[in-house]
Amino acid sequence: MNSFTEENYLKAIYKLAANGQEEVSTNALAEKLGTKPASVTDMLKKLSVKKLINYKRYQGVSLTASGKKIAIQIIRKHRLWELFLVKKLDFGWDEVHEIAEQLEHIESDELINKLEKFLDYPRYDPHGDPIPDNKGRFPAERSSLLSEAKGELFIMTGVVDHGPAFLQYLDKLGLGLGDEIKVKERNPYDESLKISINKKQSAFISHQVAQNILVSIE
Amino acid sequence: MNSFTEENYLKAIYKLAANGQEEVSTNALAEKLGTKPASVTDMLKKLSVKKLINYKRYQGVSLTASGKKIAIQIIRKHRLWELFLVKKLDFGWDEVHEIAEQLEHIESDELINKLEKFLDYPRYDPHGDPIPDNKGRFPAERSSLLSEAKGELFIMTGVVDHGPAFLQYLDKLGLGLGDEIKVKERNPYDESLKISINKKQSAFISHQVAQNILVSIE
DNA sequence: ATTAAATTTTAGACAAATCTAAAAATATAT
DNA sequence: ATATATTTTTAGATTTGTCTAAAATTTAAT
Repeated sequence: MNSFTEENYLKAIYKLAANGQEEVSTNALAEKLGTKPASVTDMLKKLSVKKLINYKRYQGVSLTASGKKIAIQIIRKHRLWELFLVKKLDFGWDEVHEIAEQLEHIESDELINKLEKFLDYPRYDPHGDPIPDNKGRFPAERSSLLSEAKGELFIMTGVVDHGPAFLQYLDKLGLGLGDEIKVKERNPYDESLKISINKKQSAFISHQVAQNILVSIE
Repeated sequence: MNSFTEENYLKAIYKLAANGQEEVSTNALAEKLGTKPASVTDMLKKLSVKKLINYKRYQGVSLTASGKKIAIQIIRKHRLWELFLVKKLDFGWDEVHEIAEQLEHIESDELINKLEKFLDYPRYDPHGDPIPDNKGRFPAERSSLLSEAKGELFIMTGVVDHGPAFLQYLDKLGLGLGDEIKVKERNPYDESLKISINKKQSAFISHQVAQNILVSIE
């Protein structure tokens, strides 16, 4: 039994630890959660008592095994719900984040396992993010940044930026998960790319955009 | 923007007012919500300031038009989610209440309208309760208690008792929504009934059970 | 190696929702 | 109609998660 707030802290710690350093700072957490460092300190004490995090004052924080388990479970729920919203309810991939932020806190293991079955045991969510199974295991990574990938023929497998502005821009380009991307020109000056999508339309994309697109490594 | 707690108070007031008197008492609310009368009084003051209820101290409480609208919207969400759980995720009708109690507070009109469409605009939930449309209108009532219905051939349309024990008992009898019930004997002494279900198996049911079964009035 | 800057924690306060115990108002009973 | 019982409200306290302002600690800079 953990509150929504506690769950959000665990998720935030997990995500900050995932991309980068082991120890997460109070300020980084406050930033991520839209709260103040003083509030974070209070909550860290609470989570520490519950043995969900390793915390020594002034020394940053990391998840314990049980804290990590909870964080991954929340991510699992978030991603399954996002896929449900897109696949079954016909939401756009740019519209589902906020709703999934609420749904991820619904408490019922049976619910999430049945939802997973209903969705046919998917491995990736609508943004290409991997969905952990009910033991907390992630499917193998399978992608690299389009901006860094060697070669010229790829399948788009995910996005880094999950914001609506970026996703809507991709929609406008006609570019989505599963599409074939062929790199036709690389412009060394600004690292922009000319690509063709599914052997059909071509498009110019900036380095910034290419840095936010994940493609299969084959 | 109302808290889960506020929504639960509005729902409880709506339900208590529905079966019975107009004005709902503080004690009745405390009973229904599993809380203390003193807490109820505090919340009533708050809801009154928000103009969601009509409240004069010591005089009981009733919903305003906007309070009623919110209460019906929550009931709509609860029933649509229950149907989703039973129809799509394969839960039993005795298992869905608690989960729907959580899901009913997810805030997104678009979500609930898309869910309604996905379920093909259903009019009744897994217990036969009517589902209000997005304007808050209920489908017409269509049922009476089996214990009181005149005639001998009926279609089961709903239940009064929603508890798992009762629902599981009906499951054991092989009796569910849509089934045909033919009353073969009425025992005047204890008002128990001998019925046949779908022209097949017959069963004896007590007056107490018959009082909790709703059937079509034709 | 001190000082300055940044980060983090503590102290004290607040709003939401609850509680217990006591007081006030209403309803009931003889 | 007055006393008794019931219901409801008030008063004051508690818990959760937040805040601001000030103090403590760590990091960075000269």
